[in-house]
Amino acid sequence: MDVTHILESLNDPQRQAVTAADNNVLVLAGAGSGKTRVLVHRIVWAVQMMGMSPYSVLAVTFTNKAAAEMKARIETLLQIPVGGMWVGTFHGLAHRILRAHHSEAGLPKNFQILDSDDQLRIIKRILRDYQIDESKWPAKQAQWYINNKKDEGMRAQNLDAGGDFNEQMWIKIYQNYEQVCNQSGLVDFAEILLRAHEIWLKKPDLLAHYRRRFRHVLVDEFQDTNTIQYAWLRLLTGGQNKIFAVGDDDQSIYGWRGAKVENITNLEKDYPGLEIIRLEQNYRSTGNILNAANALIEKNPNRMGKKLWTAGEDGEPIKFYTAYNEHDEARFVVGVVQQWVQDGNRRQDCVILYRSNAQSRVLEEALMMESMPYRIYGGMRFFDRAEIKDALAYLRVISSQLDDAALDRIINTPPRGIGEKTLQSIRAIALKENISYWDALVFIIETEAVPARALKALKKFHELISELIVVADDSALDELLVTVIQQSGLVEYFQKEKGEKGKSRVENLQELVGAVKEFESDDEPTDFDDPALQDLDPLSVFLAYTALESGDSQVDPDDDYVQLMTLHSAKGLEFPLVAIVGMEEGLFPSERSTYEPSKLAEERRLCYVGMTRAKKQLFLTAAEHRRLYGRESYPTVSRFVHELPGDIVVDVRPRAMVSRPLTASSSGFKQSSSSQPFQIGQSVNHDKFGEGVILSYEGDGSHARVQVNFYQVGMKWLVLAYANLSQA
DNA sequence: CGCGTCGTGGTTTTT
DNA sequence: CCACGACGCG
Repeated sequence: MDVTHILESLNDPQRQAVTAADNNVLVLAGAGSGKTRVLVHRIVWAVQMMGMSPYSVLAVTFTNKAAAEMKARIETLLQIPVGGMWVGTFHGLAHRILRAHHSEAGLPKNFQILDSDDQLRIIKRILRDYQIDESKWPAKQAQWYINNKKDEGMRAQNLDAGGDFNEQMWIKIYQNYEQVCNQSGLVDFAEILLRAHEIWLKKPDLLAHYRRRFRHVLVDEFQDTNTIQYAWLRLLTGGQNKIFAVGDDDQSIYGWRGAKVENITNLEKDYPGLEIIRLEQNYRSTGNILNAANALIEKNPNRMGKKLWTAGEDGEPIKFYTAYNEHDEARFVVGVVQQWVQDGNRRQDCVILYRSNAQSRVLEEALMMESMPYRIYGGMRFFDRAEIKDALAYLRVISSQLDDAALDRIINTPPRGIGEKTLQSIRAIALKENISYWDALVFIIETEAVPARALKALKKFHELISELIVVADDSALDELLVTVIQQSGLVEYFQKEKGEKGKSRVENLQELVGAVKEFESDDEPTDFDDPALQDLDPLSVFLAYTALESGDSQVDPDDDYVQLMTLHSAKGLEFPLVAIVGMEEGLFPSERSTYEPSKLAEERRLCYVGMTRAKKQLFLTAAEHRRLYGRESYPTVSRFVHELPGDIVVDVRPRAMVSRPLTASSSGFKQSSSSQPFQIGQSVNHDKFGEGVILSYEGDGSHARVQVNFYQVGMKWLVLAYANLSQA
């Protein structure tokens, strides 16, 4: 059989990983070393060369984006539809299992998924119902507690407060929360994983079935797995089955949300004979960027150990700019992008990275000032917008009248005269009689247990929902949704809302109708075409889809805007030009991580992740003076900057005292500097523009041009022969 | 019920 | 500093 299509274009270690025997394999894949390629080619190899059925492969990722990319690439390479293959996120796959075996899992057929916002609302309600002091036991912390325990595989019944009163209360809240979810047929994200794990423990036949089916289990971003995910993988790969894990301990940046880097080292213990393969050749960044990143990450203890290298050029040095304040910093970065665009490049190829979202504001102001198109990556998912969630809550109530959380949300949205007082009566009865809100509402109407005015409002609401349930029975989803947003009064309500906000809300509702239509007609295979879902009503399937997929629309390739995002959300992406702002002690590394070595190490990995996003140009900036949260601070430069090799980092601050001696050692740049009177990083004087610092350099002889960042007028390109620069 | 005021708290995020 | 939630009034 011709295998060249699988193996060509792979380097030696990549090939070794792809063609490894039917064994447990850990691929330590450095940033930009082609890990997705290895994963995809391994699957194709297993199917075409090891005689595996495509249906015996399970590949799991963390994000829908990664899963979609993998599916697309498998399809291209295998030339068969990937439809029946189990490629998806941990949550997506676990969800499939729960759907297929809902009764064994103790769930109603049409159970629904809570997002973290729904979850928080339920917890808040519990705190109120039981009159728990929210200043002592804040809902946010309760949520954090519950999710943490679930991520660790713990149920409320497994927990022991050991006489600790606080702990007792957390457990009590957890217990009540579990009860509410069970009664309403709701599962949160952590619950999906926990239940999928428990069902295998409780039903050995089921586990055996899945073990028989999935002979090959592949895991992406293995360093991000948490306790329950690892336990789930361990169960599935028990016995004969092999695991093929791809990860990078140096890119573990989610320890704070339960990810266990240790799972990488556990792998060696738990899978004897584990074959470890390192991918260290990088196809993304210049030599200088890699050398700097390597030097930084070497400061971390307890690494598996890895050193990225490239066959490519050293490229330009890394540029470090010390700004006077955050506005100056923003101006500088915008100037860098403007220059990049003037040189004929796309804004799309630039990214500005920051440690915390609060830093984006000043950057946005500077971008707007220069009319530079930009876009903030991340933020709200489409399906998380309030108006969308309102519409979806109607659908949820139509789908299941047990869903108290959804009913609670819409009973007075838009306002229809069902006030807090009436709601309290409903809750009280539901709690006392142990029935759903819907049944409590029916009970109140029957017994006329509230004042006439409220009663009328309740009757009207009851009528509305009842009618919609009928509509749901014999309409397509999109027709139902159109009816829902009209009849409920949502559209009318948002139309009346003044300003742009109301307008965009109505537009979003319209877009939701579009999303439903697309979902109905979608011929792309998705997790939601699974046979397990076929005898489930389309409404429930759509609702599950909205909970598990972000609903982010694809970027328009015609648009050209600079991207802004946090360092965390940049993981997995790459850009020719990267600027990391706020390289200051207390900000990055964040103050709260400086006390604990393990947290500091994670910050350093975050910095490593940020730096290794850059393909060609890397800018780092810090401000001498910063206002954050209305407080003034005079931070010092981040330790991470000092940990970079001085000879490949250039200070580009105008008029600054050059704190870093310039010993240009990297090739391309040494050449030009040695034959020319000026060096990158050097301070110079210009008759008209005043003082500045040389940023970069191109050409030689009479064509030589230098890029200078002037204190007064900003960035300029000057032809050296005419500029008449003098040393400052 | 909607609007205003006051008070507080504010890494990082996907599912 | 500013966004969001709790509270009180018209």
